[in-house]
Amino acid sequence: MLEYNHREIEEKWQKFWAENKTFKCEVDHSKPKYYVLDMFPYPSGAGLHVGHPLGYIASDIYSRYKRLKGFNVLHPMGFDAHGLPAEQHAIDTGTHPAITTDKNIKRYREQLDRIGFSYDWDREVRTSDPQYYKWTQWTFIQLFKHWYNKKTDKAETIEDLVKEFETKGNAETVAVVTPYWYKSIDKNLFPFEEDRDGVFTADEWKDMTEKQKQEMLMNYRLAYLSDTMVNWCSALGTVLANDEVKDCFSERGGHPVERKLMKQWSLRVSAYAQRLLDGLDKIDWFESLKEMQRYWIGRSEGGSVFFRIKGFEDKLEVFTTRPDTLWGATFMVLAPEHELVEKITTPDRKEAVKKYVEWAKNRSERERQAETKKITGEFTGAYGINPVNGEKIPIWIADYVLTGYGTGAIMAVPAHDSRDFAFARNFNLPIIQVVVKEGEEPTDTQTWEDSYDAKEGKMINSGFINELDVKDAIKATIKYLEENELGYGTVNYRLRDAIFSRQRYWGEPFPIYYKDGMPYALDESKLPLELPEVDKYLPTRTGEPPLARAENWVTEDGYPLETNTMPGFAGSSGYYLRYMDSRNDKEYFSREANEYWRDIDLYLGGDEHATGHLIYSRFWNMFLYDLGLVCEEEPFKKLINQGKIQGRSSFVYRKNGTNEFVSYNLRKNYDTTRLHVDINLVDNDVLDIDAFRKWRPEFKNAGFILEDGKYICGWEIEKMSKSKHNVQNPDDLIEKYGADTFRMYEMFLGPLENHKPWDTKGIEGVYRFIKKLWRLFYDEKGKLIVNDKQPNEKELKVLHQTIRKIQEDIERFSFNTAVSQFMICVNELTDLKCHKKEILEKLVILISPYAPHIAEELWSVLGNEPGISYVAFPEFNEEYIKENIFEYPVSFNGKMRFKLELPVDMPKDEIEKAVLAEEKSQKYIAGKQVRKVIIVPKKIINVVV
RNA sequence: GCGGAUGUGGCGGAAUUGGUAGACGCGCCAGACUUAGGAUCUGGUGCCGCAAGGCGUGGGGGUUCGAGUCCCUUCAUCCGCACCA
Repeated sequence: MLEYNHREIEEKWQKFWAENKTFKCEVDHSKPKYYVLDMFPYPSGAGLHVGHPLGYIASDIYSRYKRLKGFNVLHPMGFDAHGLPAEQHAIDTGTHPAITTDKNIKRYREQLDRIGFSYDWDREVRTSDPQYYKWTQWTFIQLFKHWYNKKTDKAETIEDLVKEFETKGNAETVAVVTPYWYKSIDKNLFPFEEDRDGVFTADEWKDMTEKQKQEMLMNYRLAYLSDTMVNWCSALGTVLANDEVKDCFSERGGHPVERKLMKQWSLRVSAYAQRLLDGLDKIDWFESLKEMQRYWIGRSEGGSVFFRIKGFEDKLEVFTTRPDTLWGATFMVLAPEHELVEKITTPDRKEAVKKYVEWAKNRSERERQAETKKITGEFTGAYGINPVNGEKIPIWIADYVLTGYGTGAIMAVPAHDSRDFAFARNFNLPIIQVVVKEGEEPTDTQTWEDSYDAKEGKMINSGFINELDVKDAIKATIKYLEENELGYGTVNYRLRDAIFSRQRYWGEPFPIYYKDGMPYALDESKLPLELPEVDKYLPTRTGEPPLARAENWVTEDGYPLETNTMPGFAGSSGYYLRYMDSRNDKEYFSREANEYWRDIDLYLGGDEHATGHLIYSRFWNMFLYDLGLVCEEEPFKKLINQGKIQGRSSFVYRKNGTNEFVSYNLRKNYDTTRLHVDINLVDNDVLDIDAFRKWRPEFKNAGFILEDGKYICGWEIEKMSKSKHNVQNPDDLIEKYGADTFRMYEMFLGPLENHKPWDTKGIEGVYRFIKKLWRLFYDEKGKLIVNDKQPNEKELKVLHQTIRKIQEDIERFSFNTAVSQFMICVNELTDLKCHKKEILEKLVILISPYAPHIAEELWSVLGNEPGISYVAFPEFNEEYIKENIFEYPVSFNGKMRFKLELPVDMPKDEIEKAVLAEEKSQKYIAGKQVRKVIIVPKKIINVVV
């Protein structure tokens, strides 16, 4: 071959890999397994830009490296194919989302194939494929048929629960249930007395009708149907998850979102809160990501306290992290939405309270966020009784108390909580100090400017816990509350159950039908329940989801099927398990496959999934673990978040009111407007004026004010987006430079996890490097110049330095520094005029994970059988990099002054003599006394004078 | 406000355990080849200074023979959360 021709080489080897199924992998007990996974993409219509493949390249390099190291590597890819854009497109154009999705996947696949990834495509999954979502539906049925037993701390079958009810009722059952489910229960259906708190006997259970039993079990199921306050987006006709809503508008589309009560399927993720929290300590993720999850789970320890309400039978349950401050509780606050507000409000306060509740309800989240400092509230006229001292304290309502957290009611301790303090000051409520800092005296709270948020100190004004310090006081108070049945110690979590219903078409149908108004799971043999055809992808006129449009959307027996579909995270929660055995049509995956592949050794993806996918998948996996289906409780052993690649936008400056453009450094002399210009028209910040004039009709006759005969553009780092005209797509770059250059350059940009700007110019440096590598094999005339001569010391040294560095760098995911080392190695071999097969062969293996196409080509050029993917990674040999002499940097008082070559085995005292004897040293000693000479062998020499 | 991360040349970044700061690449400068260069090759390139030398890892302070690296303090930027009881 005359010259390096990436097009020819890359096409040739991509074909070779595909035809030979080089990367097909199977369970193989003779080799250790390694599972490398990329977060699978949603195939959008725009195709890939240079930011998308960053993580895929890194994981591909790692996979190829692990193969060379003798591992059996599972490295699959697939598509998260359900989603809003395809559905939106269907609504707009009538094209079935499946068609759009297939088209987009095809395009993604072409783009991915051109980059030379070593995926086992035989294992591809698509979440929208019935053969895949069969198992999503299957898992949902299992969730529906299980409950969470707190005694055994795992999921157990509803069947067993029913047996327990039949023999003992539910008095002894300790389950994770919907809080206060018995309060919202249909009183006509269950004539329980108020203080029964939902407890029933075995006889009562047996006397229940089928419908009553089903209603009751719903409070226990891990997938359950309940009235839920949801984020309703009427423009989309659907409910959105909290993380799909930004500032009261839908993240996709930007439509307004309101709070609304609806019957929704939910997953009882909260049952797993503690295990999800504990699991974080066992996995190797970035600390920042773990912190985000910890915060999301939001564990807080404290106590629940019951307050009687004067004149009522009802009690208010309140959660507090500081039961010790109970004596300082001078009022209570309920959320405006609290169920008891209406009941307890006194007639004289009715109007004011009603007005406030109305106002708070109609306030958007955005308003509430913007006005966090504004203090509002209203007195209900009712009083609670402080259980520890019998004090009568007023009950207020205020929107700083949230319905969704704790019980929607708090005891306010103004002296030691800043919000309570502000509230008390605003409404002139008493403030009692109950904690005093060690060694200080209590002061008059009237003089305070802020609360004392005391995490430590001694208790005062607090009855029997006086003099105790905070920690002991908390324990003592809880003990007292429990003994007197006034409360109990407890743990509260912020994590909420996941709403699992969407009023959408393009998602998994629920395997659920309704009989007598109650939901039942389809028989597993009926799966997959395929998505039906509809005439339109919109809600019905009565507001029902699109599936309600389907004809005959009923079971064989004529029972109506559920019309909601599952949300986006349904299909992605267990996809990594399906890859293990993705063509299995009998089960989700075989036991054998799961016991071999176990878990993901390396998971790569963006940090935008920190609290969505990465929590739901862990939950999904833990549930399957409880069922004994998977053998690892945590699915993602190590996880790396790759950074985003930002765009580098270019700008031109138009003189206002004209069609004349001013070069960057002259723009300040004029009134100008900055406009984004397509980065393809700019090279090295110089605008191609002719191309610019052709770019858009309105610039056809544009005039220019130049500097040095050139038009210089301004630039800025921004998000890569079409509207900013700064999108780089991989296809163009691969066409011009080849996939190998593209892969290496993406890695060379900087550390994987950093966000970094895309610099189009820099890729040429890597391209030069690849061509330089080629020239170690071929001269300018295209003649092969590789020889069989024995390598010399210098050549072996640089090779083995490279072997060591590449290995170390890949192991610590430092791909950018590895690329540098390849450059150093090739530069040195070029300088040494080394064309020796023995050296080059090893180098080609080293580089094959990074630049697999050229590596395969050169490997076969050297006379090897094609197929570099499964050869052995070169062994590092220390002998070759050993040095006899070391060039010591010699410092005086810590400043490096000159270098001195000395034998590595020279004893310290001789080194000292040699240094002091050195002529150059005299200058820096300059008659002063040498106080100390520090010698670190093979590192430095420091002379202290 | 809380939590996390990051600050090193003109730019991306390197320095893995406290031991030669700026590897490697871009850009820039000079030169060679060339009809030409936005091709290729060679050399130079942290800053100030003619030089000797001095100054340099956001700022200030400390520990140490020696600090980009450790400690204290402060500033800036980015990300996440945001009345969480």
